[in-house]
Amino acid sequence: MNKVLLMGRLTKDPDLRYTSGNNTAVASFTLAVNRRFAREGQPQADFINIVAWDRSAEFCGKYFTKGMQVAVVGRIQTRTWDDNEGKRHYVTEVVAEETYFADSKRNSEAGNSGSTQKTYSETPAASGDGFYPMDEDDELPF
Amino acid sequence: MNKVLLMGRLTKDPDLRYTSGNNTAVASFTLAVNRRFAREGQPQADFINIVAWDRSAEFCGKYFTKGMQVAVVGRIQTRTWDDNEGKRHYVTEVVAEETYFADSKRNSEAGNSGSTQKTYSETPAASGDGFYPMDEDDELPF
Amino acid sequence: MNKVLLMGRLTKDPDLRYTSGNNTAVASFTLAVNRRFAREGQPQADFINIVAWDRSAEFCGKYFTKGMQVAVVGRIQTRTWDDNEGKRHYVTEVVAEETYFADSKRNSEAGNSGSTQKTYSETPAASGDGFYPMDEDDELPF
Amino acid sequence: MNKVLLMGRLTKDPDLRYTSGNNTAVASFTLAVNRRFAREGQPQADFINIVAWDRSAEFCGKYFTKGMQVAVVGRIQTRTWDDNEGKRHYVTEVVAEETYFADSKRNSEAGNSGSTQKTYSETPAASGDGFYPMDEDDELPF
DNA sequence: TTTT
DNA sequence: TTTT
Repeated sequence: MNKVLLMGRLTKDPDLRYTSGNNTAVASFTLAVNRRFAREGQPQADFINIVAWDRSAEFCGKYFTKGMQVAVVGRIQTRTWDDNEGKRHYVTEVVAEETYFADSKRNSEAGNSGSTQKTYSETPAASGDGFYPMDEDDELPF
Repeated sequence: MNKVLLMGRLTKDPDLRYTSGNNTAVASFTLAVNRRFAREGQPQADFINIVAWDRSAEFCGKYFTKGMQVAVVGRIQTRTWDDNEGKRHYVTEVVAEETYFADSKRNSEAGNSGSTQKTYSETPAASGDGFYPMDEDDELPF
Repeated sequence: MNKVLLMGRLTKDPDLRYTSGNNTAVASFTLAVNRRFAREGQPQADFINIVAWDRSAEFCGKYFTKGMQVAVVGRIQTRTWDDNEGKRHYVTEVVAEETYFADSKRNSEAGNSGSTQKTYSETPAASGDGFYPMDEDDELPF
Repeated sequence: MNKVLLMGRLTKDPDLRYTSGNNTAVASFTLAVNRRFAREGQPQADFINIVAWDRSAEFCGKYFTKGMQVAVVGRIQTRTWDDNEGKRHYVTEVVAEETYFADSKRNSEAGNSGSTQKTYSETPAASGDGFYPMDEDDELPF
């Protein structure tokens, strides 16, 4: 089992290319996923590389743009590649299986990238220990 | 392991109550989660009951409203209750562990409910069999 | 988005049937998913109904047995049905998209159901607030 | 939202250390997660680095061993570090939030690493397009 | 009892 | 109606 669920914003427009062999579409982009608990002086987000294939790639290339908030369901993939000097590099990325818009702004004033609105929430964590109701004699209100 | 990830719209404003014993906040609401592949003449969405507790409950009660698109991370819970006639009822619901806004409209012209925009996407499924690149001799473009 | 990840034990052998129209295979079973934080005098598990279709249904019908620990990736589905008295019933269940064995015992001494081993863990929760390292001056050991 | 669910086998015993500042426990290990659809001549698994903290780290250090099948719930984290030559390195790893045993073999004849059993399944994918029942006139068998 |  |  290998499942990933992300919601974040594109750091750039996606990069859409085609494999040299089968001419299969491949889109790549990176998502800035804001951290739920970010500390002072620490990074506020994780920057996660996404790869989409085929029809999904073409969809992303067509509709996803920098700054847009999207959700991705996929899986983690690791691979290696060797550079010119023969040095091996290790890559960890997410292969998209499903993609969703999670931001309605794309429908309205497209292109306004000057916004400073924060649409990603900092809702409180589910507090406590998961023991609900708290007591044996406590009562659910419904 | 018991993990649920949902993105959908509130069918109503949340219902915020307090347990009779410990006076713990409990919010409940149902999410309409549009189906990825919906058929003609079939339901377009699943209607999933969510329960949030404590600070998370108060947050939902305060900020979540009917029609808003949100994301929920949680777990499935089953429980039973007996009605007046002594008949047992089985309930399956999602206990929220984390909640997120997934709709920026709340930041802009709140209250405009006349919109017909569709913000929930029907992106193509990750097509094919997951064999990428398609061929041994095929080449990644990056 | 609608994603569910479960690991638990079959409460019975799966029930394998076929639709009357298309003769499509449908397997149903319920998973007992032990709770991470179970309290005294409270249920120790959630009992979650799973439905699998087609080849996946036939697989489950063939290999899954009572007591076996499995993992399921799927989605939550809600539906209604009306009984003889015309009373409407609401059902919440999980439609399996992927299934995995998570218990090797099936390979060894099959049929020994007298075991009292506990293979489902109670690992400590990720403690704290997610602030790691704890301090600005603290150092990662690698 | 940032959620990861994995099931796989430890490639080695975990590495347990302590931060130099706060003396917080940190365990790291890598999971070999078999691919659902692996091709001839292609890697059969993804090798995903996991980091656990605190009590969770100590638990992993104590009970997790090479070859053991476990499940991890966590989040993807990206970070950078600079080597001696001042070259920046980018790391993508999974921070464990919950960990589970998914292999009962640890309870029986520990140490027998000669086994060739395959406990990770290749169940068929949920076939088709998710349109179930197939037809409007088709009937559920229950 | 259902959202856009 | 529930598993280990």
